Amino acid sequence: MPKILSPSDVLQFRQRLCDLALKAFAEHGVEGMTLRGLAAAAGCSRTTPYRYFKNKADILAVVRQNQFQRMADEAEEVAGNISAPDERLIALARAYLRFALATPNAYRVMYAVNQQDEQRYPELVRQINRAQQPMMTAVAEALESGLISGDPTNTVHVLWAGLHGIISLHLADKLHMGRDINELAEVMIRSLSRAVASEPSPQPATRRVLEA
Amino acid sequence: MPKILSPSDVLQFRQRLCDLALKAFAEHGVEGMTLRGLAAAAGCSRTTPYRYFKNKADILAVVRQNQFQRMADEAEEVAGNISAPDERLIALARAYLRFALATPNAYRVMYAVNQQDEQRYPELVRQINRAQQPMMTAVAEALESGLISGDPTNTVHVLWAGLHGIISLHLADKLHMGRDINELAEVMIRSLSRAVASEPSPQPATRRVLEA
DNA sequence: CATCGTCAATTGACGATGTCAATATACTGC
DNA sequence: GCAGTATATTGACATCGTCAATTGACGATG
Repeated sequence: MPKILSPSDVLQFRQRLCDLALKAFAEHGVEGMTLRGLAAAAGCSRTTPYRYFKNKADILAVVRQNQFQRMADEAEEVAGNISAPDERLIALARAYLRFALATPNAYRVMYAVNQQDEQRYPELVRQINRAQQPMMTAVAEALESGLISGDPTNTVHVLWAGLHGIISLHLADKLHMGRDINELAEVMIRSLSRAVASEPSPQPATRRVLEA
Repeated sequence: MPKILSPSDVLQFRQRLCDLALKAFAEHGVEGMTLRGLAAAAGCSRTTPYRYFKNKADILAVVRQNQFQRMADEAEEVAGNISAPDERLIALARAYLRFALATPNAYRVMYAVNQQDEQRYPELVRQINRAQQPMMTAVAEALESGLISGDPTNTVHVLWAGLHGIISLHLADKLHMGRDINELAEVMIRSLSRAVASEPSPQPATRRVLEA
């Protein structure tokens, strides 16, 4: 019980609590992530966390922020290694999938938890945007190069939504078991990639078999 | 306070509680849907609902079951009016979107709530499966007619996941505002429809611009 | 008509939780 | 050594889900 906490001590304790929070979330879900439980796991008293976090929502926000930061780091790394925007876009999509499958509880806490007013946590918002930026940039550059067509924001949204749909249904066990999630995701990625690709100009409406 | 409740009285009270539960969920989220609050809104005492439901999870399960049932009803109605399986599939996708946008809180309680052991509620499971059946049937028939190619279950999963991704991100306010959700969904539906459509045989790998 | 049994509803109570106020503790600077 | 302050703990309160005990009302039976 030192008197004045060094900034590194504060960060360390915050980090420890966040780690415990993510673990509790992974093991017992959101409602199992209890402040008193975290304190017990950390070996401190019930209200000690209140000196390091404003309240429970604050802890949750920081936990989510950390995971978005990790995702953004990975995305930026992947993006940095590939110059061709179309290839980069595919690689980013695969990295997104890899992140979700490698750390499913991270993905769950990022997207399956409904944080009511996450706008009140600017750093969380910043990491969320940062995680999306590489895809956005890749689409914009692919658009400039004429590799894809259409509105870039819509393109990112559709691609992202397709991935998110597969992942979230899979993580919630809504998909019939025995299915290869990677195969499903590949179908999704290929389908959407082809769809946003700019047409090679000729060949009008041939294969419109299913167009209603 | 009658002595013996008629079965219709029981059903009526259960229905009333479910309606209040959905309204509470819509207004204050999952954590705002409190048993005591429901009882107060229903004008009874705190523990009276326990005579009609086993516990809170039971109420939630019935609420979700009712919404899945409603969705299944709509899907079956749509499916019953269209004989061509490819057109029917598109119509079912649009009906799915319409359901989610018309009653967003119903969709949220159906999919955004993580019911830990929903397998323990057989009627809920039954309605969930029923809601998926029309799409599954349409895909199977389209496959028989040679209108689409590939594994039918995978096809349904990808289509469904694409829709669910768009919808859930939209309902969680994750998409940039000012975007037309219907336009996004149409892009998704068209892209995936085209992707699962069986190739018109000629024309090999032309437009594979984005294939990594 | 009185009584009793049973079903329905209420009240009481307990443990758990998030959170604030008050208290105790221990270190730092003089 | 002392005082002040930063830190940690304890106490307390409201709310929640849930069970046990109690009350209340109605129908059947004698």
